[in-house]
Amino acid sequence: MPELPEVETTVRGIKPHLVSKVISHIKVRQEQLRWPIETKILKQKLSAQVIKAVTRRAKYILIHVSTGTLVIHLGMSGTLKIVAANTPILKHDHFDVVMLSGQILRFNDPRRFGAVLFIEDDLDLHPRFQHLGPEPLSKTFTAKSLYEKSRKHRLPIKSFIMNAKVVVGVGNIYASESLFSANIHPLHPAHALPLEAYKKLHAAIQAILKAAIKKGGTTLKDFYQSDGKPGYFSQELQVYDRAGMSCFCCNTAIEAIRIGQRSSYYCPVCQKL
DNA sequence: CGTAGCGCCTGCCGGC
DNA sequence: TGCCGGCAGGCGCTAC
Repeated sequence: MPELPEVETTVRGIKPHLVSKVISHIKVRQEQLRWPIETKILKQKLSAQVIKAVTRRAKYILIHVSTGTLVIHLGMSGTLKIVAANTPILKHDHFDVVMLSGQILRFNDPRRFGAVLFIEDDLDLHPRFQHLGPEPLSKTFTAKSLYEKSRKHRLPIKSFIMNAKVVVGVGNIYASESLFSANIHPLHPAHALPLEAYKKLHAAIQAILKAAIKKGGTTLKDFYQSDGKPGYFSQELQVYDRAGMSCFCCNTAIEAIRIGQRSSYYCPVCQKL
């Protein structure tokens, strides 16, 4: 379940194996992902290209070459791994970028919610990227801007911070965790929270994402192995998936509710804001 | 415009 | 034992 820390960990893991490498060819085994893979275009635009950089925007992994950008989204269940030539194909191995060296960047995604696309134009102008909000760990993401955006939104604060136009990279798990840390009830209407609450929330989002990325970083070596499980789940989640269990802070039973079709968890005593 | 709800897809788990 | 329903969830789409 890749959230932003797992995507960032993936980028850091694969980057050293890709930058400055020459692409030999690509291999597509399953075109039907979130959007159909345009195999012909990918083959044309990526063959013989040198990888210039590997970066991330929101939860999109960006592999830059001179003809454009290969964009990979892990969706719900996707993983990217660097594997050696001749590594056996596993179920759901949908897409390979094969390097001249023989090393392969391999995309596996059981649920096929992920995406692989090629964008030739400036990414910031592309419809998929132009409306994205600030990166949560950048200076453009501030408590004040978050507060100001919230004034015209009456929806629950949890749904508000999960909106990619507001801030990118806050998925279901970290939305619950951030709100717990900031002592904010997940159903509180966004526009009704004061600036002080947004200061706490902003700080919580940054601290929790940073901590999770730091944890993920400890398993970077796994990206060159067969089991590429990033370790961010080992981070101690305070409320997520802990319905009925004791709050680590006050011992009250954690409650589970549905907000916008998403499972949500909170402590009814600690989160009164 | 903001908001709510749906669907994509497979694997897993609990209940019968 | 095997089947089936429900859930997991990022994100774009549609409808109001």
